[in-house]
Amino acid sequence: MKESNLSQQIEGNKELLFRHFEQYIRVSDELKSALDARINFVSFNKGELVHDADKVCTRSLFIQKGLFRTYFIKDGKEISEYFPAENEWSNSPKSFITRQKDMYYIDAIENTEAFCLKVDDLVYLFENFPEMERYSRLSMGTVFGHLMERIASLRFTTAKEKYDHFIKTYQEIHHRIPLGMIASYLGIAQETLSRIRSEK
Amino acid sequence: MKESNLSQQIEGNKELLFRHFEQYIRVSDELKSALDARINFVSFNKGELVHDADKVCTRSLFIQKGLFRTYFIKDGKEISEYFPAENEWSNSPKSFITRQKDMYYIDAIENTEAFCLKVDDLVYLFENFPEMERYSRLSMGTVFGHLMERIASLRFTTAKEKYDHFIKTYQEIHHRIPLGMIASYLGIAQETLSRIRSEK
DNA sequence: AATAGCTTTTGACCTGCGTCAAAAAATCAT
DNA sequence: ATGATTTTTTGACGCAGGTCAAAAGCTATT
Repeated sequence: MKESNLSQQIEGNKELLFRHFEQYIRVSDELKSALDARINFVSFNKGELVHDADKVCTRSLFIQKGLFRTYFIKDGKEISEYFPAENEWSNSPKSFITRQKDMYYIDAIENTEAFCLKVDDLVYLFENFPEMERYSRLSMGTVFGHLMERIASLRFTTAKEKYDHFIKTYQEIHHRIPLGMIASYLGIAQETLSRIRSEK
Repeated sequence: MKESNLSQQIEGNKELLFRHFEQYIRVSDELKSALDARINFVSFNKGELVHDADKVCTRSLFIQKGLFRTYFIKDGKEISEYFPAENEWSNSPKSFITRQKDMYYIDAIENTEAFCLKVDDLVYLFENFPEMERYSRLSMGTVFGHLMERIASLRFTTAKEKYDHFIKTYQEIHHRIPLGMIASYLGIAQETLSRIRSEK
């Protein structure tokens, strides 16, 4: 993992992050500079481990370019939980919130550039900018909806329907994710997914 | 549905609700009276429809005593989504947040007493009590965790494992919910659930 | 460009659980 | 209580999709 704070290219791109916040709240100049002072740039190579389940997750990464995989190990196999991509936050949610270890690993499916915000800094922002609480509440609502939809699509559906639903929710991204990881995300055998794909 | 605002028994019981808030935030006297002025008591008979998917969900109910079922219709069948019980909020989440219709119905599995808070009043509280934003963010975090666990337990598990997980998450409540509703919640056939139960 | 190490595909086989149907048990309304 | 309705149980059967095994394709490394 490389770090860097310099470079006008990077400064300029924080706009992307501000724009993300602005989907939910108005971002004042004070908030902007508070964010600016606490967020720094990180990058990962393809295959690199971003977060280890052996550790407490103390930072949240907002992906500017690239793709991660959140996964856990069950019976020695890697089960994909979620694929965080551009303009999304990525962390081990429960670990990040409770400051305890949790089961999730995160690694990079592609070379990835991201903005890093540490828990302690986030806490500072919550304390000093109530609009950040609102941002958090509202953006969680969005994710919430996705989780509920996903739960609905896991029950009472055939493997093919699960895959179709996946294509819909990940339409921009699905071709960047290896088949095996998609299968474990959907809870179906990779052989089955391979067969589903071949008959189209 | 019967309404009422009087009665010392009811006033006294709002303490339950305040205590719930206090798990996440400090509840000042000002907040208490603001809540008190905006929350009123409602009750439902067993089987009664609490929320209709044909309407926008404009209120959130905090259950004091009783049990609801949140469900939707798929291929003419009622599929249980969730069973809100004592000390939990119940609404049609997406509808409540976006003020648009959504697919969920809610009805009462038992005679149920609840506190009712309307969206507009909640918005007022958010505007005037930033700690309510925090409460909302933190309590959503809890629910979030449950949803993720549930997603994990829907994939790669046998019908029996799904049922065992259900018993664990609903340990206080599972015996109050009819078998058929549990089966649709888990995404298994009720015949299968009946067989699982009989071999114990 | 050749070897090693993954990932995906194809084939054969088998079982958990869904579906359909009907009986038994429980709940409700008069 | 008694008949009507709803819910649960039991049985028979079939298939979607899991498992195991091996071949075929890819990717990366020296």
